[in-house]
Amino acid sequence: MKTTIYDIAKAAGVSIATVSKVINGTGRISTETRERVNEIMQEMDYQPSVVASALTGKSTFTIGLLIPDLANPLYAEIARTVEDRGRELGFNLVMCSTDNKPRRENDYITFLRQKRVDGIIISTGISDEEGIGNLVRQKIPVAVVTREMASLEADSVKVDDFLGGYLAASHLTGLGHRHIAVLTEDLSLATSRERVRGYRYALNEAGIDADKQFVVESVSSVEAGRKHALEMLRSDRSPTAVFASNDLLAIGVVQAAKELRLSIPWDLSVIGFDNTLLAGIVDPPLTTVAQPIAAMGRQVMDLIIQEVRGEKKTKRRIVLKPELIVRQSTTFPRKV
Amino acid sequence: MKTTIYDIAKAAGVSIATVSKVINGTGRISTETRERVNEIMQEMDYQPSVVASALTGKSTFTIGLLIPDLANPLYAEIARTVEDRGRELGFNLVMCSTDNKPRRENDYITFLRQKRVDGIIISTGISDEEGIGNLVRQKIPVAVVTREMASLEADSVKVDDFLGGYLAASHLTGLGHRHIAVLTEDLSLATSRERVRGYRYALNEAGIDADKQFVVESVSSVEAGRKHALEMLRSDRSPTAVFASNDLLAIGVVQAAKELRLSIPWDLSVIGFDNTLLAGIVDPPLTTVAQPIAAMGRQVMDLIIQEVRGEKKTKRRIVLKPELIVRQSTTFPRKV
DNA sequence: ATGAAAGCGCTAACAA
DNA sequence: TTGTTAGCGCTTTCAT
Repeated sequence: MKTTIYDIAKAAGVSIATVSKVINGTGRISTETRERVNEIMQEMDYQPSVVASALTGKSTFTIGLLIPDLANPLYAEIARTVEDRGRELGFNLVMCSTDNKPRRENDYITFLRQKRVDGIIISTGISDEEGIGNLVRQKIPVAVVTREMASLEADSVKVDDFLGGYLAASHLTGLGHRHIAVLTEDLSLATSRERVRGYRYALNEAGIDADKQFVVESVSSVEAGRKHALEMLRSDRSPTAVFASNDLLAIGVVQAAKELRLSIPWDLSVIGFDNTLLAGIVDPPLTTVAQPIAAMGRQVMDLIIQEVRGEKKTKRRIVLKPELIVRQSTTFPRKV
Repeated sequence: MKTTIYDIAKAAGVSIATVSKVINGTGRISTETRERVNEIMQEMDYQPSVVASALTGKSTFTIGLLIPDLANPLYAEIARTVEDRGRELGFNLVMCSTDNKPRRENDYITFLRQKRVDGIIISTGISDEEGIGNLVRQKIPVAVVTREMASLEADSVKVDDFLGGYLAASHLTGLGHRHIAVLTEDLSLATSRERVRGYRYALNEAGIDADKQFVVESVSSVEAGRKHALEMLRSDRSPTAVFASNDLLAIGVVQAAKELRLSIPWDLSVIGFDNTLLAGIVDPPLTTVAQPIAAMGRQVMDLIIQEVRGEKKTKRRIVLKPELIVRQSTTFPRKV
């Protein structure tokens, strides 16, 4: 049998209450007994059961993280920083990759509720805000990262997507481009819409008619990006630059360009979004709009833990600034 | 208050035992009451507490996954497939990135034990087999993936690293290379040693003196790989090909070569290991030895769940075959 | 400074 | 078919 608090109590010749107190550092215990008990726990390799403890109303010290896909570097990096901050604070992470499938998202949420996780961090795109609203109603702390849940009272941490789109597009217009396509993730995501809105704003500012540009919606993957880019680039009104709403898509564009023997950046400028590991690795290195991933991860975890600890009554909405990272995939247009 | 089994029982006018039975599908219950109870649980949005249930001796339906770093695509991909299989089987994953730091590994293990996870899957490198031996002694199911724990009685799933190293090196010797360096991860990892051993075997077979080649040990990152490659390539006995023991390092080599204006594959052939997402994205696309990541992830999860369910008494050791993926980073040596 | 005992939400005999 | 009840390992008054 696993050793329990009873075993320790017996071995130490004290009551379980006393053991409990030394474990939690509560109540008043003589240094003497404290030391003895600690020693014995050590010797017997005793691990207090957080499941029993949770049953009495304490935390489970577990947070659920809902993301679209762990295999996508952006989310892997977010998960990593969230996890790190959690560890520092004594919380573990249970990973939930939903592939943006509402069905899967709901299954995971049910799971997490049954496990009585202390809180849930959401980074998935399409969420039926219905199901999540339930969480909030049940007083389960919810925090959103990378997105925003319009109708929801929840903490959120995200980048200023509008500004990001603006930064990307105005970098391009500044370089002299007038024919700038955009390849974006699902426009049902507020995030994507904002980035496109920023793009339009920049084009407007430069006196370019945004309505005459390609705006192509795509599933978020290198392969899908490549396919769509191929079409775009083969068209007779092929752009001189493309703004992809994330690095995966941008890489797809790069690959398509290579296939068509277009040299980047000379024949085509490409700019991405996110600044994941990938951006530095493609050839040429990708100019992209960086999300402050580490800061975002750390901050959501901080927010939700405050919530869990009841240290906070009001919901907070944190918006961080994106940063343009200029590498080698953009330059002025060759042909005017 | 959260609704409990008592609330349901009262609302349905039955005992909690009955409710418990319909939840678990145990015992004999009339269809009538079953339906009524189910309906009420539905209405009240009741979620049975797995923490209470776990306290009575049932599973927590949680598995811990120890990996070096979630931000490394190899491990992210492994985690993803493990997670997927877990979901299918009704288990959640708690993520533990150790950065191969024994301290952190131990902290996580303590955490996981306190949470009474049903099992632990290990994919971290340097493990003090001591701490893990403890787990096994406590009858906590342990499975190892990607590695092997020599002294340990645990399930394991890995690729044949020796064969992988051999495949890589003989591809190179077959191309005519006679001067083949290897850039490897920490040789204290059995995995790395095996890959190098396979490499040596292939060189031997080709009549090349392996002892005269560069064998450089490196931390596993693009940057570290780049640095070491730079040194190698600047030396007067610069190789015509390098075998990197993982894709990250291989990419570092590619970057170094570019810096030195060496064209790949013409001036230098590079071969990696793992076949992560990255391999297809670098330029040129990387020839590499593929690990069957999805299969490995699925199989460890299957093994450990069998263990958890007590369906298996003997430990299993599964060794999968690696596969050489030839892309464009290797060719015959220009200068003989 | 320490202990007795009730209770957390559920499961599993055992009774009825 | 359904209900009673004794735990599961721990926390937390409330006494002592």
